[in-house]
Parts: sequence; structure tokens; C-alpha cells
Amino acid sequence: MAATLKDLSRETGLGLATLSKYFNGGTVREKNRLAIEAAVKKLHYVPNEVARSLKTQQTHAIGVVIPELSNTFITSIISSMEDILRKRDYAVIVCDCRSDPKREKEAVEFLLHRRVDGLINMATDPTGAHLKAAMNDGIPILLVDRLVENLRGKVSAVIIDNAHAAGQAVRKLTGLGHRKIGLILGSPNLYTTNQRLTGYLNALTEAGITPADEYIRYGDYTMDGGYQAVQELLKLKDRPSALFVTNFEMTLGAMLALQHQNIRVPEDLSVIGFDKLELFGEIFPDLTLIRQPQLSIGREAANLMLDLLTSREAVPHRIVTLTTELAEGKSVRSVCDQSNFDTKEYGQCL
Amino acid sequence: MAATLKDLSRETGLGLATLSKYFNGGTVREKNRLAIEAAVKKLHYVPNEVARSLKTQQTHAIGVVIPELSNTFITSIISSMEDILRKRDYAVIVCDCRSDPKREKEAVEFLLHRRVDGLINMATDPTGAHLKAAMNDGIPILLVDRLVENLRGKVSAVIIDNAHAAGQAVRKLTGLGHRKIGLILGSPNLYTTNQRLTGYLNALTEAGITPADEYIRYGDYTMDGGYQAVQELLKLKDRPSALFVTNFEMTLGAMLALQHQNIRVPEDLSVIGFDKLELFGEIFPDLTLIRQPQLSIGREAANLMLDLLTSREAVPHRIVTLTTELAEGKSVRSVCDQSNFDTKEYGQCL
DNA sequence: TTGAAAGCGCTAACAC
DNA sequence: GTGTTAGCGCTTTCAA
Repeated sequence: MAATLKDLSRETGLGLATLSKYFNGGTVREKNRLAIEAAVKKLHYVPNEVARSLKTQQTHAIGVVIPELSNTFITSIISSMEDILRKRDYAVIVCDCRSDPKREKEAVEFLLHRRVDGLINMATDPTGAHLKAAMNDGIPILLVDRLVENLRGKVSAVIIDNAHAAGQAVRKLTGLGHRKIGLILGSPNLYTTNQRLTGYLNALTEAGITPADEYIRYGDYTMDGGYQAVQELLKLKDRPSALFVTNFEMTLGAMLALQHQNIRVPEDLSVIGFDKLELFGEIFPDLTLIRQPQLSIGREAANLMLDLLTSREAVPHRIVTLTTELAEGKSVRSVCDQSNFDTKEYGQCL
Repeated sequence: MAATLKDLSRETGLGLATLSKYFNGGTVREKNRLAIEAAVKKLHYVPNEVARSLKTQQTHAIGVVIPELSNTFITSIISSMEDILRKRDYAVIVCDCRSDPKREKEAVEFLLHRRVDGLINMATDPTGAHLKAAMNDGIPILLVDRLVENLRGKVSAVIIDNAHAAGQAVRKLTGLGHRKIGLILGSPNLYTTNQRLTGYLNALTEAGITPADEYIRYGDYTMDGGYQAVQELLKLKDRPSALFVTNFEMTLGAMLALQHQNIRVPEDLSVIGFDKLELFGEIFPDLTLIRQPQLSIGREAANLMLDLLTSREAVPHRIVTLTTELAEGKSVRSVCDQSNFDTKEYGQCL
């Protein structure tokens, strides 16, 4: 069907090596260059990447294994990664494992069979067992967003400083006198969940506040989860005066719940959300939030992977930690100025 | 590095052909089967899909070109497709073209170079020019969600009956006496936008209502767009009494805008939304909406592609049209029972 | 059932 | 700068 180098050779009278060199950026006599270009056009020649892969032992394909395709944080990272990788002629093979460790392992094996050059993984299995085969194969592995304890020092990663991010948010709130701070986390036992919880607890401790379990909720990183978590928090006899929500979807759900319950922000409750400033744009323009640089995460991940791929020597494993930013809005205020201000509790305001 | 058939041959003393046959489901003497299995284990043999691809001229890879990765409708389709395709050992290479026709064309070319076996495309370029090369190559092409006029009869597709879907919604509203029905569409000139508009217009005409331009808004299929569109509609001196929003994100934005403006649903305004019943679950449990079967779209697309791929003969081009469902909630009511009911306008209620 | 050998389309020595 | 050649790892006649 499609033309091959051999066809080009016949057409131009040139040898295979010359043609190959031409297509790989080598220098060719002007006359021949023209001949080749003419033949390419005539025969609609397109290099066969499969044959090239077999020969070079490089597929120019990167496997990406993620827990969920329907999460804007994840898709925006993938989007930015894919953009960069494709520009460098790497294909991205996406495998959605539905947060199922078994599927995740299968996905890794599937990709290994296809001889992907590298693996990018937002890990579902916290033990990292699914990556064992890939480690044996010696292909570059890059963790994104979530570290895997057992693999520490063995693979590279691009993450954000979750504990710090949560600390930023909570410190902002304690600084405004809040002592009852609700926290809505993702699923239990996830790396990011744990880290953000740690940051929250540390910041409270710093401020001399004893954390209360009832203020800590798990919203599964979904809109509905965030919505529910808020409902529960509002049922508490001793409601929090402030709230920190730890991803985009849950923030959305939380804001909806607050509206439904006619809780004013920040008059009745201070809120710090997470992610996606642009999307909140017109809708909650004044929402204070922790902003993760998902584009940078994707970019860093893609570039780090390209590094790992192209460096002759084994690159030492690198952990790139990106920083988050506290985007100030108007959704927080001093507890003393909130409707639920209580002199007895907050004498310091006086 | 990795073991090859040759290694296995050496290890077992068997010929390449025997081994190859074994791995392709052929029958082998029991004794040899055992020997092979032992050798596979010992050498960690894994078939090299690249070599296989070169020989068979099939990559077992499907290219998927989409306008945007950060849209839940799209990702849920991809997710369901990828699941099925991977089970059949097809890799999915995703290319996000950011709704840019130029990038879309590049993506198609990129995939063609990699010799994907088939192409699944949610078209950005309405002219279909980007698919020309793929058509020439003769690989199966499958459009999803959006038809391309110029390609009618030339490629297969999986779509929903958009005009009917919109008709369902609008007829529901006209049936309840509404005559001023706001419509929030996606970006202008998209296939789905046009179709849904057609359905809306037809249903109005059927009911003897003259469509008013000011009730028709374009929200770009984004949450923010939906939010803004509602704001504009509410500014109208002659506000609509009902609203039909044509995708998930815009529905979310619209509902937020309504809450912000303290518009009660359905007391003040009847609303029919779109998509993702589950996600709205706890949050807007009573929202009436048009439900697209995205899982089925993904499933049908994957299966149709597999058909196209495996059928010896050229399968005739097929358009699979899936139906939408009107999921009844409590977000619509008769105009006569709404707060904005006006005797002069709606005499028929009396 | 099994094996030998050719070849998929390309790259990379190597010799010219 | 160009051509010859071997071979990447597999499948697939074809004979045995």
C-alpha cells in the first residue's frame, strides 16, 4: 500500500542509506535532495515508524497510567504533557485504570508489551507493586502528583508540596483568628490526602489549636463528595467558622452546598478552595484558593521524561517539587467580622 | 535486554515457527508446551509487539483525536472506549487538538505516520479536510458525536439524535405552557450546536411560537459560558419562563447563576439541563434533564471500530444514532404555576 | 506438529 | 556523500 524506502530507491536511483540519512537530517547532494523530495511527493512516501521502532528499539511512545480520566486536574496535566511530548514526536498512550490497582497493574503490563519508552504514572496502588516489572525493564518511570513510599529514591517524580500548600491555607485562616477550621480531603490513604492532612494538622498545632476529628471530612475528590461533606459540617452543633477544600471538584460541590444552605461567604463562613482559578473565573471571582500549577506539572513531567529518555547515562532520580500559590480573594475574613463571632470564644478580637 | 523468540528457541530447542504458533494460539505437543512455558518464565519472555506490528502491518493502535481533554462528556466517552479497546489489546493514542483545526490536522498526520489501525475523531474542522489523508490511506475512520457534512456516506459515525433530544426538551416545556424558552447552546457552527438549535426551533414552530433571537445564547459548552448566558437572559426585560441548557458544564454554570441571583427552580423558572445524571446526583437531585448515553457512545464507537478493523471486506459505512432520554425531575412546572405567570399573556391557564 | 528461510521497512556500520 | 549489507523480532509460507 504505502510507499517504502525501497520504492523511493527505485524511483530516485539512490541507495537506501542515502535516503535514510536524508530523512534523519543528514546532508545530501542538492541534486539528490530535489530528487528525493520529488519522489516523496509522487509516491506519498511517509516513513514507517514501526519499522524504525523495531530497528532503533525505541517506540517513541510514552505510557500514561492514571486513576481517572474524568477529573479536570488530571486531564489538564495530561493535556499539557501530551502537547509537549507530541511536539517531540512522542505518542501518548493513555490508560485509565479507574482507581483500581488490579487494572493499574494490567495497564503497566500492557504498555510494557508495547515497549513504550517510558512510563508516567499517577499511582493508584500505594505500594508501587504495579511498577515492579517496569523497574526491571529499566525504562524511565516518572511519578506524577503522588509519591510512592517504597519507590523513594528509585524513580523520579513531579509533585507539589502538598503539606506546604495546606499549611499556607490553614495558616491564612488561623492568622485571621479562626480556630474551628473544616477540612475536606480526598479519599483516605492517598498520598495527596495524607500530605494535605499533615499540613493542616501542623498548621493547627502551630497555632495552638487542637484538631477535632469532626472537622475533617473525606469527599473523594468529587463534586458530590464536596457537597456532602459540607452538608455534614453544617449539621455539627459547633460549626466551623472556616473551611479548606482540597481540590477543584470538591470546592465546586462545597460552594453549591453553601449556596443551597444560604450560607454567605465570607460573612458566615470563610472558605479557601483549590485549583482552577480560570474556571471559577466569573462564577466565584472572589474565591480565595490554593492554586496548583497543573500546566507546569504537565510541562515539568514531559520535560523530565524527555530528559530521562535522551540522556545517555542513567540520570539520577529526581524529585521536582513545584510550589503552590495562595491566590487571595475575598472569601475569607477575620473571624471577628463574621456573623458567627462569639465574644466568649474569641476574646482576642476585642 | 529483553528475551526474544530466538532466545526461547535456543532454550527449548524448538524452531521459531513452533514458538510463534504457540503464542498465537496454535496447538503444540504437550511436552513442548511445558518446555515453552518454563522457558518463558525463566527468560521473562514477552512478545515484542513492535516486531509483530511490522510483520503483520497492524499496530493494534487506535488514534483518537478530540477537541478538548477537559470536558467531562468527552473524557467519559474516551474512558469507556479505551476500556473496551484495551481489553481487545488495542492501544489508544489520544491527541488533544485544543479545538484548533490546524492542530487537528497535525494530529491526524502524526497518527498516520505511526500507522494506527484506525482513527476515531470528534471533529473540530467542520469541513473534514483534516481526514483526507486518512481516507486516502484507507484506514477505518469513525466520527463520534459530530457528523461532517462533506464526509457523509464516506465514513462511519456514532452520534446521538441531537435535534430530537432538543425537541424532547422543548416540547416538554411548550407542553407546560411555556412560550418564552431560553436556550443555551455550545459554540456556534458546531454540528451539535446546529442540530440542537434546529430541534429547538422546530419544537417552537410546532407549538406556534415565533423564536426570539434574544432567548438564544451561546455558552461555549463551558461552565463559565453557561453562567454568563444565564446572567444575560436574566437581564432581559422580558425574561424567559423556562430554560434549556445543552451540556453538562453549562448546566452547572447556569444553576450556579440562578442560585446567585436567587431565582428559584422551578418556582420562578423551569429548567431542563443536560448530561451526567449521576454527577448531579445529590446536588441537583431533582433536575430534569436530557441524558446522553456517553457510556454507550463510547461502547458503540469502540465496537464499531473493532468491526471495521476485523471485517475482511469493506464494511459499508454505518451511522449509529443513539437516543437520548428525558429524565424527569422536578425542575419544570407549568407556566401557570410559576411566579412569573401573567394572566394577560397566558390566558389559556384560566 | 515442526523447522528453515524469507521478508516486513528501516538504520547503521562499513567500504567506497 | 553514497551504496551494500546485515539484522531488529516477528510471522508465514513451504517442506519435511
